[in-house]
Amino acid sequence: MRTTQSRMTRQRKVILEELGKVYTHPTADEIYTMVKEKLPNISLGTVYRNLDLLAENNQVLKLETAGNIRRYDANMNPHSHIRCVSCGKVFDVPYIDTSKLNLNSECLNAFRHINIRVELDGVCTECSQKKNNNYYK
Amino acid sequence: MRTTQSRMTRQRKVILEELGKVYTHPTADEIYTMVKEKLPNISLGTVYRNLDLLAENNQVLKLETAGNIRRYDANMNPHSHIRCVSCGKVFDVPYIDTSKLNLNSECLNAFRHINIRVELDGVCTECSQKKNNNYYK
DNA sequence: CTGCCTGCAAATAGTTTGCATTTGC
DNA sequence: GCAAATGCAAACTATTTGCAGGCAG
Repeated sequence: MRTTQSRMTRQRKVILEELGKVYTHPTADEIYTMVKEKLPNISLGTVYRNLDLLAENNQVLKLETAGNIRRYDANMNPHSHIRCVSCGKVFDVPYIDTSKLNLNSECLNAFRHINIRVELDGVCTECSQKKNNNYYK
Repeated sequence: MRTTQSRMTRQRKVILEELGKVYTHPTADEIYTMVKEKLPNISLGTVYRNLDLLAENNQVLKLETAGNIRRYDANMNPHSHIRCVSCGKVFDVPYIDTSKLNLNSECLNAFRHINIRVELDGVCTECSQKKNNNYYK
């Protein structure tokens, strides 16, 4: 974990603020575009570095869900996500309680710091309304 | 979905065979290395193309779990996975029944073709034995 | 023979990093 | 003042794609 001190720079502050305003779970690039309105000189590298730091500090959530693009979420209240397999967008859903899952198995005993997440995906309204897609069967 | 016919080429056959032999959920690049022993001229692009086709055909599983590297699995029996956050390796665990999860919510009603997965991660034995890592608290 | 598939190499996408300079505390 | 952070650009990693020739059915 981090031992050194971290500074609240202008860039970091704006990134946090902007991320806090939206419910869209933006990608680093989308955050870059948002923040650029306030700080036109900010660089994409800085956005990535800050998002990583903020995630380490538990001030934002790094959503490394299935699919390639990493997304971020400033909502730190317990909740779950569902991802559209067609457009890749991520939406909030109420927290899913995993305590009833039966996870007893030898393989798991070998692991430490186990973290359980329920991953949901499907096709969102918008995408399932688009004609000529592959999701009508 | 695919409508055209697919051919059982030498490359495709060997990829399937080699993937079927291991329980390590290899990455495309690892599969490429394995297959290269049998077909020295095969290219990485071909490996990717075939893995995609095989996944579409439900002959292999594309594991797009958290983390960046995509992994593949030729075991099509229902089972779950746990991923080591330190080394990135993926291990099999017995199938986790998700039918007891309470998923009723309005947000979910908007989705079609919903797919539920339980994602597990933690630190594997090997990694937690390594000194000087960040996982001892 | 036909058109799916291959090898090759270049392109792309997302993310990380090295470095000189700037800035928060 | 000094370490931490920045902007810039180049590097890197994983994956995809265009194309000319090859091969399965």
